[in-house]
Amino acid sequence: MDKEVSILKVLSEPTRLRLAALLAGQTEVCVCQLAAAVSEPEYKVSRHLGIMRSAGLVEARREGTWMYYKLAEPGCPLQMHLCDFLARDFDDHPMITADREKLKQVGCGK
Amino acid sequence: MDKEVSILKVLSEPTRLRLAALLAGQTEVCVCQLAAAVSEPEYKVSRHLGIMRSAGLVEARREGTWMYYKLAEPGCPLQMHLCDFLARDFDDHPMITADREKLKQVGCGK
DNA sequence: TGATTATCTGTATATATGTACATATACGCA
DNA sequence: TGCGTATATGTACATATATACAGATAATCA
Repeated sequence: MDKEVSILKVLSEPTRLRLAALLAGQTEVCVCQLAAAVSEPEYKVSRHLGIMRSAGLVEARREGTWMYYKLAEPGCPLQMHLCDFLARDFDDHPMITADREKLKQVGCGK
Repeated sequence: MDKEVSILKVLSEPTRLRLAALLAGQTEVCVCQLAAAVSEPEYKVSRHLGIMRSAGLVEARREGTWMYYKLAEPGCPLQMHLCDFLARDFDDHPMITADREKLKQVGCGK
């Protein structure tokens, strides 16, 4: 049950839940965009993304200086359900919709 | 988003996830049955149930010496989805099925 | 009333976690 | 080569968490 517990633990932190919600339904997003969207310093977002990556929740791809993150292929049914929920049914939340709105507005400087 | 984070945090601990899985799909179960099912001391199960109760995941009803716990009415969509998942799609897991099997076998001494 | 059972909680301890600052790495560009 | 930007990480610190034991409630029954 370690896989399920890891996924739940990773999502049980506000910043990480917001990041996961941003990544759900997107193809891929770079760190600076995510940091701007959630209004947190990049080192903090990077740390959290690292934790999410270790748990198998997200995948990363480097392109030059930028790192692009996206949700990983689910490793268990629970993870699949949660990612589906984040992409489809998590839109009634003020903070989440605000984050998504901000993500649209910020560019990456690329 | 506090509600969602609380629910995820509560479920991100192995014993609590097992307890929630036992309560999902059941009407109500008393502490001693739960403790026997997960093979943990009752004081530990009681502590975890208290944490689950504070987060609004479970409700308790006292009947004489016994305390009966059941899943609470979901306070947010995420909680509803997770409880549905635990009740319906969490049956492919050896430990969970073993816990449920043991729950059937143990009585409460009632 | 006293004993037994079921449950909860106070406290101490060890471990885990999030944060912040500074630094390191890696890449692109002049 | 040197500089700036994007990202990651070492370390220290404060806080949170799970656990274990003992003791406290609370209800039942002799």
